[in-house]
Amino acid sequence: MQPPAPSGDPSAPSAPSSPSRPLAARRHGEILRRLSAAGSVGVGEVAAFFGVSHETIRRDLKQLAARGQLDIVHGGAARREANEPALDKRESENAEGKAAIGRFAATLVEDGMVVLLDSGTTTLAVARSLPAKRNLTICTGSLAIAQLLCRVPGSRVHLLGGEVDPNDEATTGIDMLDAVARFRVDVAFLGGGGLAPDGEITDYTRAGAELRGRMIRGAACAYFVMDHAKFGRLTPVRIPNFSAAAGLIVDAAPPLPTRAALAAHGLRLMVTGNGK
Amino acid sequence: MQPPAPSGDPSAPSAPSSPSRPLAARRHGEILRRLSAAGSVGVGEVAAFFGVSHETIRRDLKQLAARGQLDIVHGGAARREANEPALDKRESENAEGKAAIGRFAATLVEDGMVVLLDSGTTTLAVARSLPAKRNLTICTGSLAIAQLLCRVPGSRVHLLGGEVDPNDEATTGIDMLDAVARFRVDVAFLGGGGLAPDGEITDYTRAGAELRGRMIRGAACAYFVMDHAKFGRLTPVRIPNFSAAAGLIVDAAPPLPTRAALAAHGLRLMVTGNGK
DNA sequence: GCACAATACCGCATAATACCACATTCACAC
DNA sequence: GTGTGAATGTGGTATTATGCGGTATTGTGC
Repeated sequence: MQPPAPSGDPSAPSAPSSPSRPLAARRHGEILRRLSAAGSVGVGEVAAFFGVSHETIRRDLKQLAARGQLDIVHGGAARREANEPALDKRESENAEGKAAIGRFAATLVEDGMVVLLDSGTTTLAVARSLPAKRNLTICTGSLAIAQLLCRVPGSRVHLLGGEVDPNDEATTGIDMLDAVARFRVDVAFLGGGGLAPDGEITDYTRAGAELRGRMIRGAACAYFVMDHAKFGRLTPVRIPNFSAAAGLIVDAAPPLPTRAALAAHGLRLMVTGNGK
Repeated sequence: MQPPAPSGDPSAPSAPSSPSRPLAARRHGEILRRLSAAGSVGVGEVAAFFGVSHETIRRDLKQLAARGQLDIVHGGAARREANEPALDKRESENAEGKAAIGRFAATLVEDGMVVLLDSGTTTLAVARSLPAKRNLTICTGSLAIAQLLCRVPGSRVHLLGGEVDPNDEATTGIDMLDAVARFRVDVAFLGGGGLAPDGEITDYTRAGAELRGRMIRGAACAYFVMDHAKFGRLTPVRIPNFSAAAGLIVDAAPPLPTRAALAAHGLRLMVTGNGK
């Protein structure tokens, strides 16, 4: 509609004042602006605002979605919230396997111990099994674990401070490294990014790997906990002296070569194979 | 032609003005917002608010419940919460007054600021109003606040480490005192045990009072937030140099003598009396 | 316990929206 | 001018969301 009548002067096409024809980039900017202001936009609103067809806006949204800047919903688009589903979804994946790992891990904990719990959904499963114990001192950076266990009478929870990583809702960063060093830990349960076929346990980030390395050093006894979804997953960063850990608790047996490699690294493998 | 103005600000979700049809995503957001503010929503309220049928809202609730974001109850939905009877009960007490305090407090915050949030249900209400701001740095010891705000894109949350007090699910103790000192805070919002008739703000414990005193010292601008239930309540410990705070935000006017005493202490009183 | 009201659930009709292929327009360059 | 490629609009069809009426279920007062 509305033939744009390219107002005689083409010398200043970049004038952002009154777009005779709305540039795609301008629409994208407006869409994102509305999105961050209101949390969602409707195709119709934006189409009417710019005087273009719904199809055009839809195509804009598709492009922006491909760039990861929003999520398309029926009728428009919504601000991308990568976190809500992520943690919740991860927790429900293989919940039974993780629960089995948690139950087994709890058998390694005795009343009165100081327990260090890493962040992650598998360690959260461990935390769920700990209320049966008495008089524990829990150290963790995970918000969910802290919230869960601080409600258990007779236990103390120390939350290790730091910047909160929205991805796993746990503290990270330099403060965290400091905080870990302050505690004399009896037993630690650590997550990890993946268990490589050669038996090495690796992590997604340098910071995470460093943190876990220090956790191992600081604990009298450190166990990795991983469900079988982590088997064979290759993540980029080596965890420093991971082989100083006491063992690895899993919900299914890894491939034979991996098992052999783990043994060579000196890690005890504990399989809690209930069912799958 | 060419509608020049976007016909009202779509950023105000409280305006039920229907542009064409309320986006499902927008309804979901509003439902969750009400849920976190009031703890529960009725099908009828929301349906009337958006001008859609009960069936539609019911379907929305079903979807949100499937995502684990709420629990459906007869007549509407309730916030999904494991079980924190103590904290939950306190939060629902005078929820509207606290929400009003929160909305007002948010007007004192500007994009990009460093905000320190004390623990407590009133400061949690403040936190609920903060997602509208951009690029904030939040410092808090409250698990609930950290969890809430770390999900807001574009903001960073620093959790101040320490031992978790199960009573208010926030960190306390010596680590906390240290942690507070590390941040350059633009504005702080503090709770308090009670507002004595003589205008003094006091606390339940020595540790709490000391912590709040340091928060005041460390912040460029510190405000107490208290709902009227705290008026006249006498708690044992004086908060060190509480009169260095900038003001006190309440949801109803305290008795006249208290007001005068507050003024004498140099505290600005801000009353957000909307409705009750 | 019973009756009444409010609410929930189900299936279907309809409107809104999404998607796709193709025609048209526009900007740019030669 | 004219060709070219990208962007946009148009129409048709598939998909989805919503509302409505019916009936089952639940909550509530007596």
